[in-house]
Amino acid sequence: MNQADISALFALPLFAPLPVAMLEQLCEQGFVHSEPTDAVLFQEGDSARFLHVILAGKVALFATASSALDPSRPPQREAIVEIFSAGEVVIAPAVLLDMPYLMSARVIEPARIAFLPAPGIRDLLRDSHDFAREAALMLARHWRLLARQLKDQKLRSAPQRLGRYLLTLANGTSSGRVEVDLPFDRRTLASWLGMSPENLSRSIAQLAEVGVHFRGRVATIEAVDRLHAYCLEDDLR
Amino acid sequence: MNQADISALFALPLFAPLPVAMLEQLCEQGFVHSEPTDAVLFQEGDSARFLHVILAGKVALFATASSALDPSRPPQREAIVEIFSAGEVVIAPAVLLDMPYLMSARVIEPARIAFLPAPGIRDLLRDSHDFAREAALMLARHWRLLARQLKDQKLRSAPQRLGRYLLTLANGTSSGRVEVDLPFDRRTLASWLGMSPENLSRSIAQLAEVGVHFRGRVATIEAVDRLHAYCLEDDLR
DNA sequence: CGGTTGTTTGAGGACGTTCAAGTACTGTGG
DNA sequence: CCACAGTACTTGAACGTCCTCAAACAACCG
Repeated sequence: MNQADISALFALPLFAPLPVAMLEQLCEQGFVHSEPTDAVLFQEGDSARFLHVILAGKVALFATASSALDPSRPPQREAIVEIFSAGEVVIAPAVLLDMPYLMSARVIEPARIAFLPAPGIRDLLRDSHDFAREAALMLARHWRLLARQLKDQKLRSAPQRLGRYLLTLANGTSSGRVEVDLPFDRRTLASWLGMSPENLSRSIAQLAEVGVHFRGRVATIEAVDRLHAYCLEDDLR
Repeated sequence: MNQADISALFALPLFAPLPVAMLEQLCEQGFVHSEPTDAVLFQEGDSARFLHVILAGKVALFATASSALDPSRPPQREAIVEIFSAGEVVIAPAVLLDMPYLMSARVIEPARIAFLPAPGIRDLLRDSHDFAREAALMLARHWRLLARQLKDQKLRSAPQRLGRYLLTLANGTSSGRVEVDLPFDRRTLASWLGMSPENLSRSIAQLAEVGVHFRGRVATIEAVDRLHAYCLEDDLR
C-alpha cells in the first residue's frame, strides 16, 4: 500500500478522525489493488471478508433474479441496486454485521480499491468511538439513498425516474438551463433506474416533451423547474 | 414517563449498554404517548424533532406521489416503504443527520410511542461509543431490509413478492407445511409489497398453484420448498 | 470495408392498474 | 336473532406501461 493510497484512505470522513496507530495497523492488514471493468469483487451469498474502499473508479452493486447459487437457469435477469464511486465504501452493512452479502459487486469503470480485512473493521467499530459514529452517519446517508430509490420505484413511472435522476445530476441548479453529463453507459443506467435499455431509450424520447434533449452522454435540460414539476419532485435531499 | 415504559425502553439493544445517568437524562427530556390508528407522527419534509421508539403497536413509513407540500393534486397515490413494530425505532437516519424526513409516518395499529428529543439523541451519538456502535449496527440491518426490498421490487413479479413475504413470516421453517398469520390488512400489505389491493387478490389466487391457500388472515403453505423455488428465493437473511 | 457493439424503433404480449360491480365480513340497532 | 349499513375483499373488463424479441441503424475499430 503506497503513500498516496494511504493518505487518500485517511482523508475519508470514516477514517479521518482515527489515531495514527490504528490507521497504520489497518494498512498493514490490508492491501490495494487495481481492478479492470467487469471484475467481480464478491458475489451474493459470499461472507464479507473485506471492506472495499473505492479510491478511484466505479463499482455497481447488483442482484440477479435466479439464485446465484444455482447456475442452471439461463435467463438471469439482473438489476443494479446501487453504484458507488471514489471515496465510498462498498456494503459496510455486511462487513459490520458479519453476514453474507445480499448482492454482488462488479467494477463498471476501472477502479483502484483498498481491501481492508473485515475483522479489523469490526474491531474498529468496537474500539473506536469516532469510527462507530462516522459509520453510523455514513449508514444513515446510505439508508436515505435506498429509501429514495424505493420510493421512486414504487410510485413513479420510468420517464419520471429518469427525470429525477437528471435532477440529482444537476444538483444545486434550481432554475433555467443546465447541461449534465451521464456518468454511465445506457445499459448500466437503465438497469440502475429499474428499466430495460429499450425503455430507457423511449423515456429519453419522452422527456423531449418537457424540454430535455440528449446528445450522446450529455443531456440538456431547458427548464429545470419544468422537469421538476413533471417528475413530482419533492425537493428533499 | 412511567417505570414500565422506561424499563422497556432500556431493554432495547440501542439503549441497553448506556450508563444509567445518560438514560435518566434522556427520559427527562422525552415523553411517552399513546397514538390511535391513522395518527400521523410526522410528514415528509418535516425536520426530525424526535426519535420515535415504538413500545407497542405498528407504524408505517409511506411516501406520496405528488409533493406533500402541494396539497392541490387530488389522486395522491401513496406507497408504504417500511413498517416498524414494537422495539423498533422510526427513521433514525433523519434524526442522526439532522435532515428533513424523506417520508411520512402513520400509525397502523394503536401504538405506544416514546418521543426522545432529537438533539439529545445526537448528543448521545457524539458522547457514547456504545450508542454509536449500536446505532451503526441497527442502521446496517435496516439498510439490508431496504436493499432486499429494492431487489424484490426491481426483479420479481407481484406474486413472487407476496410469496417471499410469506416465507419471511414462516422464517425458520425450511420444509413441509406451515401456517402463517398476516399481520396487516390487505390494503396495507398491498401497498407495502408495491402493488394495488386488486393485484394482491390476484396474486393470492395465483399462489394456489404452488400450494398456498388463504383463509382470512391465515395463509397455509403446503410445501415451503415449493414456494421457495417459485419465488427464486436465495436463502439470504 | 466488414465486424462488433451499443442504441433506437416497431410489433406483440405480459403484467399491473383502474374503474366498476359484485360478494363476503363485521358490527350495530331494532 | 335478524336486518341493515358499512367496510373489506374479490372479480371482471378495459386500458396503460413496460418487457421481449426482432430488426434497423449508428458508431467505433480492426
